[in-house]
Amino acid sequence: MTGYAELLKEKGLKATFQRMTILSVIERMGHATVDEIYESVLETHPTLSLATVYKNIVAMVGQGVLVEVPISGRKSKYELKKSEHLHLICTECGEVEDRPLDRVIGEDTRKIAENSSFELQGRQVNLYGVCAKCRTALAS
Amino acid sequence: MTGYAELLKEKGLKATFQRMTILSVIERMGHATVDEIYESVLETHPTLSLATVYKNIVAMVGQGVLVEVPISGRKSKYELKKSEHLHLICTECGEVEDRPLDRVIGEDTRKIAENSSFELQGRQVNLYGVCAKCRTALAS
DNA sequence: CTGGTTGCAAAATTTTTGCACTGGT
DNA sequence: ACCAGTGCAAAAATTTTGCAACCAG
Repeated sequence: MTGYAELLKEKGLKATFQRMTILSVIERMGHATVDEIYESVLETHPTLSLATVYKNIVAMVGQGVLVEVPISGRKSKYELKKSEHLHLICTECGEVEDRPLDRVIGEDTRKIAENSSFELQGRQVNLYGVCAKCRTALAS
Repeated sequence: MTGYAELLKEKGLKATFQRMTILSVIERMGHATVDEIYESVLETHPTLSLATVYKNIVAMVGQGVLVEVPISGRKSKYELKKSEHLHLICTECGEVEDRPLDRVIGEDTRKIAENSSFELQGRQVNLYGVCAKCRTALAS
């Protein structure tokens, strides 16, 4: 539960209650927008300001603690930095789910970058569609 | 040059000079942000308003004439809708280049979606890194 | 003609910033 | 105790909206 403290310190960021709260909210939600984070954080820490959420997201993305997941037609979501994966993004409800990014895609994209003498640093693979839950709901 | 007119009409949008101008700017630039489009459009049509650019981007994305390309840490770019491809995004200069999206990735992502009973509608594959030009510039 | 489109200005949203105060290390 | 981090409020930036005039079909 307090593993965040070490993570933050490793990255040269102070382990404040605000940051810990933001991180645990994101972990619980998986992926969240700025205002989803703010809303959620308010429940347990009503004095935390929106400006602080913004400042910390900027800081933590900058230090590689968080990753921005920009989504077509919606607001960016943020997730904890973890091993490479792809996103299933539901165009109905906006939910994002992670799936492993297999070696096939890894190899393939590596070659494409290589052929363009492009120094590959990161991949973002997003699949847009309708999740099982929304498909059921739409059918009814 | 006037092929845009038909394209727009097919989608139920009137072929105004404003839209034609916006489309030709995007074609020329490949990928552009809202304000890049606005700046560029002003050169040949100084009376075109920013609100019109926004309204038309919304309309043309909605009708599938344009596609939004959301980019981590930067503003979204817009491109003409064309066959599936991936993006090489330079983290230094922000330039975006297209590359074909080969069958390997297509098949692989299709299977991943299928296994999650996710109704796949579209893919967005973005590779982040440093382009050849910026790598050279950085070395000097 | 006439309904969609434009331009302008105003409003709403979203994000950033300045600065005094606070709290982590 | 020092300096990064916080909170508030104000500012900046971005995007949306209302409405009268306009123009493509």
